[in-house]
Amino acid sequence: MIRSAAVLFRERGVYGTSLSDVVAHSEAPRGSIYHWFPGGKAQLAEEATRYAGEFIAAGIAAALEQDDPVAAVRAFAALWREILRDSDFSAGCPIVSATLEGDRTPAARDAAGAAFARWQELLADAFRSRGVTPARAESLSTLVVAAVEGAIVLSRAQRSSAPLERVAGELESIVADAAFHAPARTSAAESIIR
Amino acid sequence: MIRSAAVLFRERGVYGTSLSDVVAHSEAPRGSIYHWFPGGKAQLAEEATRYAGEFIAAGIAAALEQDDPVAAVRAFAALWREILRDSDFSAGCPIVSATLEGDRTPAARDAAGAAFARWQELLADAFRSRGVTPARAESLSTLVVAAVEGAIVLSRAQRSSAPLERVAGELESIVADAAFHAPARTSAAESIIR
DNA sequence: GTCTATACGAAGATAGAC
DNA sequence: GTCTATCTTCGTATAGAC
Repeated sequence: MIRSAAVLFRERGVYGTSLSDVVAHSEAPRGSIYHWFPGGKAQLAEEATRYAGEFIAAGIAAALEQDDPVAAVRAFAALWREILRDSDFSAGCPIVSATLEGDRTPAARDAAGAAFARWQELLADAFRSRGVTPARAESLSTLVVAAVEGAIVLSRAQRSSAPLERVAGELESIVADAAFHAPARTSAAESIIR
Repeated sequence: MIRSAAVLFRERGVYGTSLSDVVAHSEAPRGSIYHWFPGGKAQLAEEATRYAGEFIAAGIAAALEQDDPVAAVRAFAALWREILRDSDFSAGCPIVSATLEGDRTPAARDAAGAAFARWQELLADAFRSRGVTPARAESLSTLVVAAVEGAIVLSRAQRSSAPLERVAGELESIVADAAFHAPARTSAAESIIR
């Protein structure tokens, strides 16, 4: 049910998703919403946001296990590219939805803030362990998260994965430079520079 | 009325804003909504999105007149920093709202896509005229737009302008490097590198 | 052009039976 | 725990008077 909510929030946002939608999508018993979520929709939104945030954080952590920050950035972008393609550019990031509609559900917005912070810290850790200074690791990891999230929005608006591809290419080369690491350079931005 | 809609969309999104809200905020005659907007809310959303997109594009164009891309990026970020601060982090970018809720209002989503494309092209033009190759100007300008928009979301979620500040600093130094231009370097990222 | 009144539907939440 | 039925509120949109 929480998973269904997260999936639906990706496409339609929090307001755009009714509790009936969630019940229908999850095939859960209709009468049990308020049994499991006494706080109603606000509680469901908060838990779905937290769930989605942790899910993606786990993906980032897994991608970082190869100890290659550039590959992790590439994997992060690739994850979203797939989601965009599979949904015909109608699905985005549920955490962004929770943020934008967060004035009415502060708990969900706070969960969104925590999720972004977690992703960014995971990346910052990886950068630091590659010799990047702490302050720079902080700003660079924030750039990566912000740019990818923004690129998803641009791609949805233009119904094209081109913005995400371009941003991913730029990020890969920026991270490669910062982390004093030169992996196989296949990104568009890199080939242009040469 | 269009202006009011854009202002409200920034804070509450398209779904979160009712036509009554728009009437109340704009102090326009209640009975005339469907006279001026026969297409109803969808039409209002589309025109508000277009209006906001052009408004911001004009700001970018003005900032670019000094022929200093770095300063333009700084001005772009500063614009949003003010909006965030003045609204206590409850206002964001109306174009993003139109994008996320665009499945129900395709016209507004298309206007959002056009707005992003316009901003990006303005920046790309400036980069090209500073000697950046066309392809790289394209990806770099996309990065700037995406990163700033994403940073606005992060700042709203965390109710802090720190993410926007960090991203702006990174972008300024990236753009400075790419445009073969070394203005007074005051950004955090640059001072860390030294 | 602008008004009031209202139709119509949707959504969140609750009540009480089983 | 889960069901059905219902209450209430709210939002879009329309109708028809002025």
